[in-house]
Amino acid sequence: MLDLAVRAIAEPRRREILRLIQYGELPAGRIASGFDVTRPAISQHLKVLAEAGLVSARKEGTQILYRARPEGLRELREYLEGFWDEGLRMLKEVAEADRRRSDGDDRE
Amino acid sequence: MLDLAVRAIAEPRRREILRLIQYGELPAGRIASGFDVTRPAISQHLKVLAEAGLVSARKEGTQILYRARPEGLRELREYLEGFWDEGLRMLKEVAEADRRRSDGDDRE
DNA sequence: CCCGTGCGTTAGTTGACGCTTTCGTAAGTG
DNA sequence: CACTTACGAAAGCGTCAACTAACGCACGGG
Repeated sequence: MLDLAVRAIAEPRRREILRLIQYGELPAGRIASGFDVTRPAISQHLKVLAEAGLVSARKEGTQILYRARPEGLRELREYLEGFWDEGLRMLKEVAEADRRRSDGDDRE
Repeated sequence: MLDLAVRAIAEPRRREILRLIQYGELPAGRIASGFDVTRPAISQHLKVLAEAGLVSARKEGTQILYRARPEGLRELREYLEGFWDEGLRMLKEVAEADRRRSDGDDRE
């Protein structure tokens, strides 16, 4: 899920879409009018963002209004912030693999 | 540059590599020993990370020691934090495009 | 000086991603 | 009910990115 979110914001267009609907709902057509790509393309991006939990959709008559999900964005940010603290565990794993490789040669 | 950084961390392997060398230098071979891919693959990932300004390299005899660049990570985080504040500008642009469209009404 | 080690680099392939075109569906209107 | 609007879904295409395999380069020991 977090992986989907990270990959979702890796695309510049999706970041712009996200900024576009952060402060208010917007129908897909109006979102697409801000870009030089076709509407289905925007629709696909919205789908990716929705699967990543970064946007929510609400049906209003004939159109569907999209909005950014602050919770999803917050989760993503918290993940990225706490992201660096797991390096120690990885270091241990590599040290173990290395010891296993050099076996009795290099003892510390 | 920031775009390169965002795209760099979009890949799970690169995130792991980054965590791996956050607290200490590590040669490419030892980094590769922690994964199930070949060394050249890790080398490419390291190149991508270096171009994004997220890692620094130091030559030590026959091997090259890599280390995460806290500054690059900080820049990335600041970008992601200030990232949401530009939505208002985008909203204005869309409103303008929308007004331009409804101006002459139904042409095209 | 020769040879092994440790890395980087270059082709070349495969899979994934973004985009467009076309088609299908649900809601509003006369 | 016929027609328009607004949207999503599927198929096809082009392109980029990640990986492997093979080669080339610098360092250090015999």
